Amino acid sequence: MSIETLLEAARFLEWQAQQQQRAREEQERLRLEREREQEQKKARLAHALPLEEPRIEAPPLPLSPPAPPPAPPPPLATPTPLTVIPIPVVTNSPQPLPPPPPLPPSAQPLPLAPRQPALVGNPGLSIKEPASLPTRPQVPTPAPLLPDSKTTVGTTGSPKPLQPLPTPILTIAPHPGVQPQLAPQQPPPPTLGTLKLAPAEEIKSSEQKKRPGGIGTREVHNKLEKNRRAHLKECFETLKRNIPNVDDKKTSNLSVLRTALRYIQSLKRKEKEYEHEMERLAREKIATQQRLAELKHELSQWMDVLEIDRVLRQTGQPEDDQASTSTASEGEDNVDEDMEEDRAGVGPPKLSHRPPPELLKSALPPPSAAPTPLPPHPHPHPVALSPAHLPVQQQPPQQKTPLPAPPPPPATPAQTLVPAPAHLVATAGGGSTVIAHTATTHASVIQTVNHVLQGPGGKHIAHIAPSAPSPAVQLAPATPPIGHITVHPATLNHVAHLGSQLPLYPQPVAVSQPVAVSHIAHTLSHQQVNGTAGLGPPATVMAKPAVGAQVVHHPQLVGQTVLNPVTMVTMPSFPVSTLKLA
DNA sequence: GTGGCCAACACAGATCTC
DNA sequence: GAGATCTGTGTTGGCCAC
Repeated sequence: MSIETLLEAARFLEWQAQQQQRAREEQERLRLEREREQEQKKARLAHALPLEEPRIEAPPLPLSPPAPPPAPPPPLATPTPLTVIPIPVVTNSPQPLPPPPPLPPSAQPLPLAPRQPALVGNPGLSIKEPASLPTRPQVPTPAPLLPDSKTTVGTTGSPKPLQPLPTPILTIAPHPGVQPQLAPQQPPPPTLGTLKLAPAEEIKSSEQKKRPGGIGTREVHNKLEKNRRAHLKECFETLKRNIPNVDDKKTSNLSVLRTALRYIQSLKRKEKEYEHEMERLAREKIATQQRLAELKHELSQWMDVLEIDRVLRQTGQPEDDQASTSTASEGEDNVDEDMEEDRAGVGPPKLSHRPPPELLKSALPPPSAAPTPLPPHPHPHPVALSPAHLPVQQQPPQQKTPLPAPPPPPATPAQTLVPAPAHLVATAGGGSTVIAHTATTHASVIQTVNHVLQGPGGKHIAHIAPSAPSPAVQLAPATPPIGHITVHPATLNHVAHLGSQLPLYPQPVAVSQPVAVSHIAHTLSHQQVNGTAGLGPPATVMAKPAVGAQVVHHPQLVGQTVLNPVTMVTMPSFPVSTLKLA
């Protein structure tokens, strides 16, 4: 027994080796066949041959098993179709191959694996095969097939002891059974082919129905699709290049799209911001232009005054030089002093010019209160004589009406000398004339003015035309502080000369210094009334320096052209702000 | 009929996670 | 290092407009 068994074992091993060798040979041959078939397929595709060929390839694989009974691998090679057929064959393949053959299986599967990939490798077929209903599901069976082959082998040379192994393999026998049939010879391939042909033909026909163009059309279609994808890719790259801060290769198409979206949104936001900024700047520009226009307007007005001043200067008289500058002080004290000086016949003439309407309103004393002295202004504050104050054209002509009557003193002393809160002091001569607004409401001033008005013509011009006499005069204490307005005599002269044409202080002016003021008022009123403004030379009006006028000389201001009246008006050193025009 | 577009599927390579 | 996941690429089939 032992010897026999040993012999049998030896024979079995020998046989097994032979089987393995055969299996390898078979595999090799199958591989070659597949390659050859693939080449043929390619050639057929090139000629736009039907797809049947490739399908048929599968069957040919089984053909490889020309080897002896043990050749189980071949059946394995034929995965799908064979599975169906094997069943009947199973009975026929009682090969006593022992289980040991498993070794070949390891080798067998290898060929199978490469096979499928190879098939898949074919562009069109790979995908279509799966489509073929029966084939796919059975593909997994190959694994069992391997054992089958073993079983067959075992059967052939199967010693008794090995039988047990075959039994389990028998269950899978079907494939081996197929092999015999296939193995028989090349004829089997045709049979297999025919077997397979049925489904293949169906598929083929369906494909042909679906695509009249056949493989050629598909290739074209593939090419077009490829081009489309290439174009799409190029577009993505272009988009990527146009997006800042994007890595060249680390970003996927999806991220590129997201980044592009964010970038576009940010650009939109910036655009809106810039639009708002532009609108704001435009508004600022308009406002600035308007402001510039206003300033130009004011400047033009001042230039007119300066021009007048210049003209008047040329016509100015030297004798007035002594009183180049006059200062009008504010407050009762000053007024009193002025009055005293006036009475004493000392001091330059002092003209009071009516302040802007707002000041006048609050300062207008009632006629009856004229005689009452005004309390000193505790806190005189500078008067801002901006052009807004000067152009009083709005003052109704009624203001001028009182002028015509160089008010007979007694008649309406209070009215004429309405204690305007401002003094207009005009000083003749090469110097400048000071027009000061004061809150003077002192009766003495009024009287003085009246007196002067009746007196000899002064050399200073003053427009003394108390607006509407009002009880406000008595409220003088509440009148706003007054400042000095320095005006070149020529200016006043010219003012008188121009008469109503000049917007400069057309309104009534209260004069604290009777001499000059009276002359001014007289002159202005006279000319305005006569309508001779601008006609005759003011020389007559400015014949002599006024007597009793308080003159405050501002050497530093004499002969200077001050373009910014506001600056001049806000002089803190004086109780009354001073404005020098010349 | 042809071309363009889209969706589905499969595969390979790179990257991430455990 | 293996597996999972992501991403890019290729193929195929279907639909639609011209």
